[in-house]
Formats: sequence, structure tokens, C-alpha cells
Amino acid sequence: MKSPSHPRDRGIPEATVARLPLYLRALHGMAERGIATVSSEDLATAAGVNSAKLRKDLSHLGSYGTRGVGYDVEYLVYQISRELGLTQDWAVAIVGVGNLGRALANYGGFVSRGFHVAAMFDADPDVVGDTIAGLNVEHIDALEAVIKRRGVSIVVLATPAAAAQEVCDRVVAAGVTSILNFAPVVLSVPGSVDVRKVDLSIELQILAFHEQRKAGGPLMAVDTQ
Amino acid sequence: MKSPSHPRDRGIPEATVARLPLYLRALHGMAERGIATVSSEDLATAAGVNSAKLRKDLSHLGSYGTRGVGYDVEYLVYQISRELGLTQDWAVAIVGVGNLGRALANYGGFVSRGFHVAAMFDADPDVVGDTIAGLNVEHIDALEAVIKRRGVSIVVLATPAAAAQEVCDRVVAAGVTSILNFAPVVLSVPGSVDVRKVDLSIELQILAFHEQRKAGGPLMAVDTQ
DNA sequence: ATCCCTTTGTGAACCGATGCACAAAGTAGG
DNA sequence: CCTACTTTGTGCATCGGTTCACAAAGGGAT
Ligand SMILES: NC(=O)c1ccc[n+]([C@@H]2O[C@H](COP(=O)([O-])OP(=O)(O)OC[C@H]3O[C@@H](n4cnc5c(N)ncnc54)[C@H](O)[C@@H]3O)[C@@H](O)[C@H]2O)c1
Ligand SMILES: NC(=O)c1ccc[n+]([C@@H]2O[C@H](COP(=O)([O-])OP(=O)(O)OC[C@H]3O[C@@H](n4cnc5c(N)ncnc54)[C@H](O)[C@@H]3O)[C@@H](O)[C@H]2O)c1
Repeated sequence: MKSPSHPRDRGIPEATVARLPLYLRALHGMAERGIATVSSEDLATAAGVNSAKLRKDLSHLGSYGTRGVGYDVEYLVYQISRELGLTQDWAVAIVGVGNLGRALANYGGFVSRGFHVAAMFDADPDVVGDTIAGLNVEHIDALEAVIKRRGVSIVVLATPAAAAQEVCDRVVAAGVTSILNFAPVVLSVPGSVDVRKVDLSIELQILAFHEQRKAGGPLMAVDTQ
Repeated sequence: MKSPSHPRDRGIPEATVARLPLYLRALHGMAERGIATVSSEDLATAAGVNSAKLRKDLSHLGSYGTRGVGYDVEYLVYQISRELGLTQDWAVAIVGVGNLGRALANYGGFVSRGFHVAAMFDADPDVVGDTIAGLNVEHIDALEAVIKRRGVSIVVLATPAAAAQEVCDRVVAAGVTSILNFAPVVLSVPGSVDVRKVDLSIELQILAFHEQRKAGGPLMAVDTQ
């Protein structure tokens, strides 16, 4: 760090942010196996990326490596966790407790680090009042009140597609600015709200596209003309 | 089409492929509502993208629009479906019938167009033999035989992380070249195999990153030095 | 203290994707 | 047939991201 430029620039590329969780997961595995330091080469392999990319990604957080040695695993875990905001525990709410919502609620894995399910909501009277993974399912009418009271800042949307936009609007109105959407609809939200989507059917269609190419590829030089 | 270049170039950009399912979904909705033609502007809005991007995407498939009018909805549905390989019905197998595997199996939505669940596998004797969504759960030992017999070409992996790579190897050995992975591991596969991953915890971490920025952003100009 | 070896951090070239802006192509109406 | 209007398809500038390749930095040995 000589003179100009920022040592740790605020403004990490989006592509880098999307990979940090991958590095973090690999590092956790290494820490558990008692590995103290790791080279960019080894960490990159474990995370399934190329080592130049990994080094550039980490360089956006700061100069946390030691030349000739590598990165201290514990220290890097801490730095990435801090950067991702995982040093605090985020309260997540699940809206729509059907097939998928239940699976998510029962999923131990994502409670692991940095997140916990703080509330669950449904509109169906048969479902409201059920206890799932030790938590009571609230009625959707209580959405605003419960979100405020329990400090929910991330909402997982697992309602049918038809209800998603309406529920989304209420969630946003309640002050939530981060949404993970499983319903197959394009949600319309204010610019200040982040929506990420998980869409099974899109993923399958992309796979089908490539599968078709593989099948027909080499032989299928048949032009339509 | 004057002289050089391909009218319909094989080699559609990956980013375009990932959006085609979005357009298709919007078009299906319009077809159901009886809309016969649609402009790039309207279709783009429905799909949540910008219209120049949509037109460029569609131009990779061919010149299917009419200037001054727009695109014929039915025709475009057919062309995109064909391009994505949805004019055939793909046999999908689900491996790992736990919380998530069950939710996926019971999910009607993805059977809808172009895909059907042709087999389900698990290693747990208590689960094998169960009937879920009208289909018998097979033992994982029968993987290779059943995959061949039923012509499975896409596998959805929903086993615990620890088992994922081993199952993946068997699936690949059985000739499958398209995998949708829900387990939080980096799968290692030959280059000819396509793997797409769905990772809840990565999505949440990305949301947490941005949420943290929003919270501390404007005020948090505190430098660590 | 010097030399050799390893590995980081980054400048620079490259590549694919995005979005603007407009000519070309079509419709509709007189 | 000609004019006015609409909307596509694309050339081009730009941007963000990836990859290469190497100078600089540090550790360890002698
Ligand atoms: N199940 C899957 O594997 C899967 C996969 C991909 C996508 N999805 C999508 O995820 C969503 C949920 O899928 P599912 O299989 O769990 O459906 P589901 O029908 O089993 O569950 C939906 C739940 O949402 C509740 N609900 C309906 N309207 C509501 C409202 N206004 N407010 C609150 N709750 C409401 C229903 O009572 C029901 O319990 C759907 O949009 C589906 O397309 C599911
Ligand atoms: N449940 C969720 O919401 C969720 C969300 C994100 C990711 N995931 C991931 O999806 C995977 C499945 O999650 P889950 O909650 O359904 O777990 P689960 O434990 O409920 O189910 C896993 C199933 O896989 C079976 N299995 C184990 N080893 C197997 C093998 N070698 N061959 C075949 N089957 C085998 C088990 O018998 C079990 O039925 C996990 O990797 C989890 O991390 C789950």
C-alpha cells in the first residue's frame, strides 16, 4: 500500500460476492480438518475455481495473504465472514409452509452459520398453528407485527406463484429489503429491495438445452434451408 | 440475410439460454390470456428485462418477429421450446428422498412442460419401497439398471453433502450427463457433464452481504485505520 | 547477510454481455 | 402508390469479469 488507491475498496464486484460463500465453505472444511494455512492454488481447487480468480477476489477484501506461504485459514474465515455480514445472526422468515416451506424449515444446514428461522407464515387455517421444527406457524395476517417484533430482515417466499406478488408487497411494506423467492414469477419491487430467485424449472430447462446439443450435436449439422 | 454469416447461428450465448425459460414462461401466460402478438417492449417488461436485450436474445434464434407488429405468441412459444429441447419429454430421476427430495417429487409445477419424474432412489431401507407422488422409491443399488431402463437423462441430486460426490460418480458412470445438484458441495465431473447447482445458503449469504451494506452504508464510513 | 524458492497481488490483454441508437422493414391509411 | 407510423434487428461503444504472466514480497537455509 504505497500511496494512492484504496487499501480495502468498498465496492466488491458482484461476481466476487457470489463466490465468497464458496470459499468460506471450503475454508470451514479445512479448519475442521486442522489445516492452518492454505495456498491460493489449494483453496481454489477446493472451491472449484481458478487460482488467479481466487486471488483477485480476495484482494478486494484486503491483503490477507503472506507471499511464499499462503493464507491463514482461521483469519481468512473471519475476514470473509465479516465481509459477508455473518458475524451477526440474521432472522429469516418463511412465508408459505407447503411442501417446500416445510423442507426448508426442517433443513438444519442453513441455520448453521449466521441465520436462523425466526418465523413462519401461512394463509391456510389448517396449517396455521402447526409446530414445525419447533416453531409455531403464524397466520399471514400477523405478518407485519411478527416481522417487526422478531427483527426479521430476510424473507423466504415459498407460496404458490399466484400469491407471491401480493405477499411480496406486504413484506416490502413491512420494511424487509431482502427476499429469496422460490415462486416462479418475476417479482416487482422498489429498487432498494434485493430479490434473489431460486427456480428449479429454469435450471432444468437450461440442462435440457445442453443435453439436446450433446445428443444431436456432432451429427446434427442438418441446416433447415 | 445477404451473403456471409449464419441466419441461425448454432452457439447461443449462455446468458441468453438462461433467459429463454423466462421469456417462455411469460409467453405461456400471454397465450393463456388469449394474446396473439406481443411487442419486444411488452414481453421484456413481463420477463423483467430490458427490451434491447430481449430482441438481441431472440435474434440468436432467428428472425421471428414482424417489424411494426411484434412477435406471434404461439409461434415464439414453439420456437423457444424447440430451441430449449422442450418438444421432447425428459425423464428426470431424483436421488435422495428426504425433506427436499419429497418436496421436489410432490411438486406439480415442473412436470408441467417437458419433464417428468421417471424414478426416485434412496439408500435408507425405511424409505425404499415408499410410494411418493404415485412412484415407487427404488434402492440406490438399482441406480444403473433403472436409469438405463427408463431412459433417464437428467438427475436431481438431493442427498446429504457427504454422499453427493459418490452418488454423482455412479450417476455419471451410468451415462447421465446432466445433473442438478442441491447438495452444498463442489462436484467434480468430467468436462462432458453439465452440473448446475442450487444452493440456498449461498443465496442467503449474498442477501446478507447486501443487507449489511444497506444497514451500515451511508453512515458507516468508518475506516479501520 | 545473501541466495533461492514459493506464492501473493496486480497490470494489462482479452472476452462475453449489455444497452444505446438507428437504419431497415413492415403495417395502415389515404 | 405514397406517406406516416411502429417496431424489429443489429452495429457499435462500453462495461464488468476472467485469465495470463510477472514483479515484488516473504520464508528458510546456508
Ligand atoms: N416444491 C418444490 O419442490 C418446488 C420447487 C420449485 C419451486 N417451487 C415453488 O415454490 C412454491 C411453493 O411450492 P410448494 O410445493 O411448497 O407449494 P404448496 O402448495 O405445497 O405450498 C404453498 C403454501 O403456501 C400457502 N399460501 C398460499 N397463499 C398464501 C398467502 N397468500 N400467504 C401465505 N401463505 C400462502 C399455502 O397455504 C401452502 O401451504 C411454489 O411457488 C412453487 O412453484 C416449489
Ligand atoms: N431441505 C432443504 O430445504 C435443503 C435446502 C438446501 C439444501 N439442501 C440440501 O439438499 C440435500 C438434501 O436435504 P434434505 O433436507 O432432504 O436431507 P435429508 O437428510 O432429509 O434427506 C437426504 C436423503 O438422502 C438419502 N441418502 C443418504 N445417502 C444416500 C445415498 N448414498 N444414496 C441415496 N440416497 C441417500 C437419505 O436416506 C435421505 O433420505 C442436502 O445436501 C442438503 O444440504 C436441503
